[in-house]
Amino acid sequence: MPTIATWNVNSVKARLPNVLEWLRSAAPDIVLMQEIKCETEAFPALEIGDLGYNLAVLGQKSYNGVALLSKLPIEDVQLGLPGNDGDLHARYIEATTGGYRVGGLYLPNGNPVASEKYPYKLAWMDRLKARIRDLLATGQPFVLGGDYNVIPAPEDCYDPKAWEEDALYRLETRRKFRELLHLGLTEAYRTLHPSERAYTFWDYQAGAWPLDKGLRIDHFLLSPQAADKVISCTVDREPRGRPKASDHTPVMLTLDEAA
DNA sequence: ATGGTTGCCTCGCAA
Repeated sequence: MPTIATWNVNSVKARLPNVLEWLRSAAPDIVLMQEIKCETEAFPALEIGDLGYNLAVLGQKSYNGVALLSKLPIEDVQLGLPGNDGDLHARYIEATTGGYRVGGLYLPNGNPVASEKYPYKLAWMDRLKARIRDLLATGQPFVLGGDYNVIPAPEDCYDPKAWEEDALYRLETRRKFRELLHLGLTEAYRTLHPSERAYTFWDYQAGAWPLDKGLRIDHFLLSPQAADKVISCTVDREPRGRPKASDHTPVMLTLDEAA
């Protein structure tokens, strides 16, 4: 019965004490980590390995960077999202572990919308869609977790009106996100909790955390076979309230044993 | 209220 977590840590080096303490107390079997903000060789492999995790890391200097941690063996690691060899951002990692194909992603933010960053975001989502098609064709159960930088619906934002033209929420972004779901995937949190507010990100600025002005932008998308195995999906708000917190907090997914 | 914060490791950019 693996528990999988996704957490944008906003620098694994700056966050190391928080990350280690949380890994010890929450003890997820599998962790998808985003924005590690270091090169692969600089990832704190010894400290995290000491807690019983195997590792797969795709790092990058200063920005981005993703990692996959698992207490179970990790096999068939895929580094990077296929479809554009010229894309040097470290934003995607995928491997087989715990009976599932598991992908961890850091989808581009896309702001400002008028810059080249927004078309890059949309193109990245198209590449993700192509990857999902290929994964569905394999027939193996899979989970895609991460920082999607997408606010799926108004109830996932403290003030949707103020975010109407933002790359995280504008209609074109939400449509593209729904295209992914319409391939046959299930968004775990909202499916299990149809009418709850549960943010996963609060800006560092303007007292967003104490005022609970948050966004729900970290998600788990499940293949049909994985969706059939869902036991729970929850947001762990505790790490966001700690000193030296990341601006994101972890989302947890528990699945039954894969068939 | 056109503000405000954090991380990187530069002296601005990304979020």
